[in-house]
Amino acid sequence: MLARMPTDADRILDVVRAIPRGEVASYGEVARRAGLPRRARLVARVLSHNDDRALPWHRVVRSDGRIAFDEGSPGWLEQTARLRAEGIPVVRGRVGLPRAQTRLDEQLWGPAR
DNA sequence: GTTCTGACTGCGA
DNA sequence: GTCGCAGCCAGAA
Repeated sequence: MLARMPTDADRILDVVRAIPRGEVASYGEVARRAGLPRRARLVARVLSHNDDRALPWHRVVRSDGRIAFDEGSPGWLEQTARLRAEGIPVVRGRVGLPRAQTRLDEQLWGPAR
């Protein structure tokens, strides 16, 4: 059968699913890993349209470690709740893992990549 | 085909 | 640490 080429969205979703529990990644990081540098906004769009409850979209935050939603918004509340449920502290709208993104690179895809 | 919009990013102040 | 701004790019209207 046809091994159809994965769409950009497919690759983005794959990368998001690959984020280990208890870790987070930035939109830009996800985009780069999906082979789409400078496409962070596309990642955001894909996530906003995604309807897969199993997708760990809450592990995707902005480059500064903040949650992309406005503080107190429904999405913000859900994301913080999900993160805390995984043991990721959220303080004042920021994930409590200052070095998560750096370590993520090694843990997720290996030091040689 | 053109314009608008956006769950972003990096940089300087 | 926070704020404003310009850049970037694809999808939707």
